[in-house]
Amino acid sequence: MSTNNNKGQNTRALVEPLALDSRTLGDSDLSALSLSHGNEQYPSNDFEEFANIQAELECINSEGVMTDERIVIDENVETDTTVPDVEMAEISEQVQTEHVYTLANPNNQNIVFQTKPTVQRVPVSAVQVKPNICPTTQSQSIMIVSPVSGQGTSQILKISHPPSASAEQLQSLAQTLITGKSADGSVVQLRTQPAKSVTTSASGNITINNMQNVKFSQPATLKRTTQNVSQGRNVYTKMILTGNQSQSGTQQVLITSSQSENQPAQGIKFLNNTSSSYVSPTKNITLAQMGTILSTNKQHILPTSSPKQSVILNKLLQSSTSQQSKVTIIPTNTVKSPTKILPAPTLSIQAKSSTTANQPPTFITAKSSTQQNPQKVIIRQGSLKPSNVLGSGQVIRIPANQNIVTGSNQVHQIQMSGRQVQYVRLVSTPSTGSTNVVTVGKTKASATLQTVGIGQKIGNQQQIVKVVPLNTGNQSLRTVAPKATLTTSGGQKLLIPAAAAAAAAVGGQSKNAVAIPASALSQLASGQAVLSTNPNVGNIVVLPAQYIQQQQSTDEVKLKSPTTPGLLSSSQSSTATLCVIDGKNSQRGVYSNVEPNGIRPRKPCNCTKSQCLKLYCDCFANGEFCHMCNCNNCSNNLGNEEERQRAIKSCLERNPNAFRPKIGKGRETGEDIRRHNKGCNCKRSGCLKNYCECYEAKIPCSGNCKCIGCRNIVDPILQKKSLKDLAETAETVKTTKLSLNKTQLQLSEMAFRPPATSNTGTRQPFNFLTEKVVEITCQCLMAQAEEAERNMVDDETSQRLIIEEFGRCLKEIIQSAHKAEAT
DNA sequence: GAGTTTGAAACT
DNA sequence: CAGTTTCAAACTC
Repeated sequence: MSTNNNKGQNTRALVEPLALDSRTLGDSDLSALSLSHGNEQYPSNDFEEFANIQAELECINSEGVMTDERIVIDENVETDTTVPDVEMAEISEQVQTEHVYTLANPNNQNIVFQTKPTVQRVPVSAVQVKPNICPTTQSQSIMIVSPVSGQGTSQILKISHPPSASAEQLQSLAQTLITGKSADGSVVQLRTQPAKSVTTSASGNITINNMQNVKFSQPATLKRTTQNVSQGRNVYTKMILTGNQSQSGTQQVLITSSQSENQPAQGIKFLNNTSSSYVSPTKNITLAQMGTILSTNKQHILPTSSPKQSVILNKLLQSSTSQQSKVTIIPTNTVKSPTKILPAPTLSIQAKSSTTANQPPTFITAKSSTQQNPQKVIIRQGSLKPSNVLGSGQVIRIPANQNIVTGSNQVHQIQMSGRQVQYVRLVSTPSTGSTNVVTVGKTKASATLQTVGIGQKIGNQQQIVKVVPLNTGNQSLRTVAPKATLTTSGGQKLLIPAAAAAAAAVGGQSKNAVAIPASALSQLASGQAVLSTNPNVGNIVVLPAQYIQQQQSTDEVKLKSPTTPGLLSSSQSSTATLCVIDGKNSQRGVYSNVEPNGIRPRKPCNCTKSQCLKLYCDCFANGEFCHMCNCNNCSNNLGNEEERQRAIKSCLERNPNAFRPKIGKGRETGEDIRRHNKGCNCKRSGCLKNYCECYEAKIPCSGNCKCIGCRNIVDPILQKKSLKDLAETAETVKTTKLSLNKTQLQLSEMAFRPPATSNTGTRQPFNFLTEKVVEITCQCLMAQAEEAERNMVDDETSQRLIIEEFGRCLKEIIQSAHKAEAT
């Protein structure tokens, strides 16, 4: 492998939602996206360097070398000046060539952006290429997810991962696919609306206008790609990546791209944030707002720079038939300087849009390069197929730690007419050793732009590229450890049950609301990307960025899974790393491996007869593609999409809630306890084996259950009564006969108490053998034994008395059962 | 690893 | 809606 930054077996990724409460943002609030926090802006001389960089890049571009060409830009950006608009030569959109640029780090890792033919090159100032820069702490990526419908609110997700993550690790992150389905059918997705410019605030926020103004001439020599061309549908991809620098704040990168026949341009924006807190001030953004941001059709990259940022750009030659897109990279400033918006230097990134009708929904694939070659990241946008939204909520699933390999990852979209559920899935294949991610080394002193590529291949074509800018700092790594249970060796996937998503969209008619379950986020953290497609909407691209993260937050819980290699680990192991973040706590990154909504590690299925197209198959039932399963004749894959969609439709016809999470929260008493929405029907297992879905989910049976002989119940009395109380009770029982009688009475009362949870009404005597009853029975026996001892009764008599007492207890239990049943 | 048990899903 | 069959996971040996 050309890139091995892997310190990384232990690296973990974190995902945390940010700023969840802001539902809507006015246009004036869009500045929040940029996260600029200062008045400092780039001086004009920075643009000179931009120009130099540009020239250098173009020089490279002119050479048309696929690999090994690098542009090194050393520049510090710390200025107080506003960002001037920079006009660059803009390549005619008529040009059908597609440009691929790669960003390479010292390790020859490259990032390739494939864009539409129309490319704007933005001078990249503040982007410095410094080889051998090693982040010491942690990186974060922020992803903005917006509803498919284009309405409702968007969510900002924050993904943390160690800066030291190798390219492969980053790749893994990038490649991860998240399929989101909200209860109301919202899809995790970013969508833009045409053309609304955003103005920058005086404080140095990035304005779309400025970004647009910055243009660069497109390199003369570009390689055309023969890959799929997406249809003319508008496709937008948004990503916000943030990186924390040790002292300065977070960096955010917003990558937006739109694709349409009429809107060839794609935009990537990198924004820099200098705030000290590692959590960038994110806000929820309404879709319209998102659209506003995205409408610029340009890509802006604003990598933040610590004292120095270095970016290495290698261009790749790729040709495309699609239109050119514009990419603007704006480096931002270091620790001290507040967010700065600068016209991107010469770094040009091209997005490629594919229009192949047969193409799956738009997705980004990373293109893996040979070991010797720099890693390449390609961003391609393809049009999404028009799809019907399926009804119930979003489901976000992230296959757990799958290594990213260019091979067989899949992005999938399920279209159901009349329903609002969309399923998008990426399945990453185990990495083969080739790295798809481009990383730029960074050091404390100098921040570098990191990019992460995701490689996915659909059919014979690779698609999807992700780019993540990074920066570094002295911050310590934040690591998220997968659950121990999740870290099985099988390379299993982590699932986010639809429930998780559904939980976010409780009440669910809000189709537009975008909710990403914390669990989903956590899975993202584990290195998965979310792609969603909608006929009318664009894709969501998640780019993990490395950054240094301060471990300031006391909230954070670090999780480590001993067995799982880091998410970012490059190796083939695909063990899942999961960090589940409870939405309630997630805002500041409370991490836990708790599964709030039934998230569980995925197991490979073993289906033999169902073709994995029935709910028998866990993969299918969870809305996932089979990946690394043991199934036979599997049709739960992209290759059988039509069949799969028919199966989904069939399931939904039978049960509209078929793909909804089975585990929800109890409503009756407002309790916050998970419960099985449908309930189990166990007859022979006593609901104490994993046959029982309730037991398997580690939740007690509830009134929804129709089980017989249920023993998976919760005794409220037992719960409420402290151990101390029980001990006292036991002591009392031991000492006096009166206590014995009292206990007996208590036992009787308990026995008569109606079943706490079961609604079957057919409780049998053994149903009353709750832990409490057993304990009290034991206390009775102990009391009897002690009484016999005090009375100096011989052993034989003592045993007889104890047995008699036991019989009395049993009789009482049986009587209680009968009485309860009678009532 | 093979065979059995179990209960959800599918089918009638 | 109830009964039966199918299916795959859980479990046992």
